Amino acid sequence: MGRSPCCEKAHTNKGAWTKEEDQRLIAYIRAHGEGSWRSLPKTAGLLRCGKSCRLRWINYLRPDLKRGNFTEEEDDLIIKLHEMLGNKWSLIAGRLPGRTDNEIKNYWNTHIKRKLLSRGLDPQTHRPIDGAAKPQVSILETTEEASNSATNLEVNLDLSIRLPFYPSAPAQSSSSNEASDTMATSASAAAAAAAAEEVHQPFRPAVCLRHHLGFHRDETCVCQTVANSHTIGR
DNA sequence: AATAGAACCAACCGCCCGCCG
DNA sequence: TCGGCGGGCGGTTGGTTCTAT
Repeated sequence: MGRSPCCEKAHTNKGAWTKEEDQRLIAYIRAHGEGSWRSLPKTAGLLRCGKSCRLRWINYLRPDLKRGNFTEEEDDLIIKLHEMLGNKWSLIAGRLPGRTDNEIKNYWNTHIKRKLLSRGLDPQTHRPIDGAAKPQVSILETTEEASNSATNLEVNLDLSIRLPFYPSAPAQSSSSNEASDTMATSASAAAAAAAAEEVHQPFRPAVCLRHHLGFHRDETCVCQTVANSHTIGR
């Protein structure tokens, strides 16, 4: 017996979402909240796959999304987190308020990958492509801006480690851009405040950083054997 | 102004995992 | 304990926009 399909493909729309579909989805989630994605399309009167609705909401319609270009600081944070976590886009997104895993993944593939390559670094390993000449050297230690923004890096790392996840599904809903801006701003402000408050206390990893970040799903962690690769090399 | 190639990004696909009966 | 289901994730695709010639 095979897996049942997530929806009746013959009766679902595909491709770009229309304004009307967006409105229906927003209205439904406002009224009923998130969840039950499989049954959502039917009850919301949408001819879409439940997964598609979820994706549309998470990646585009959520009120707390921060649209627009990534900042240099976000760039650095993404690079650093990727160095630690690998292609765990949802985990990385959890540390960047207002950004989605899909957005970060796309940004990585289109911008950062090229940025690293142009600096002679392997985007997967973050090490020099020409071999083991400079082992353990991360992108941030090789760049000009890194030396200029050491403090920012400290702050960013601190944020990534100390701050809680920004959940992908905020409980409150809001439709206006103003409101989303406010949310994003307040999240950033909170982050900055937390960082400012703690920046004088350098992070000392007590446990495997990946564990700390929730990378490991189970209790049996292999970090004992590769501990150094999980910690910030400073 | 037209066209080709590159870049970008929204959306889809299929697999995996945790929960629950 | 097992199997099905729902949700989540990462990889990939394909349409659209931008840029160079």
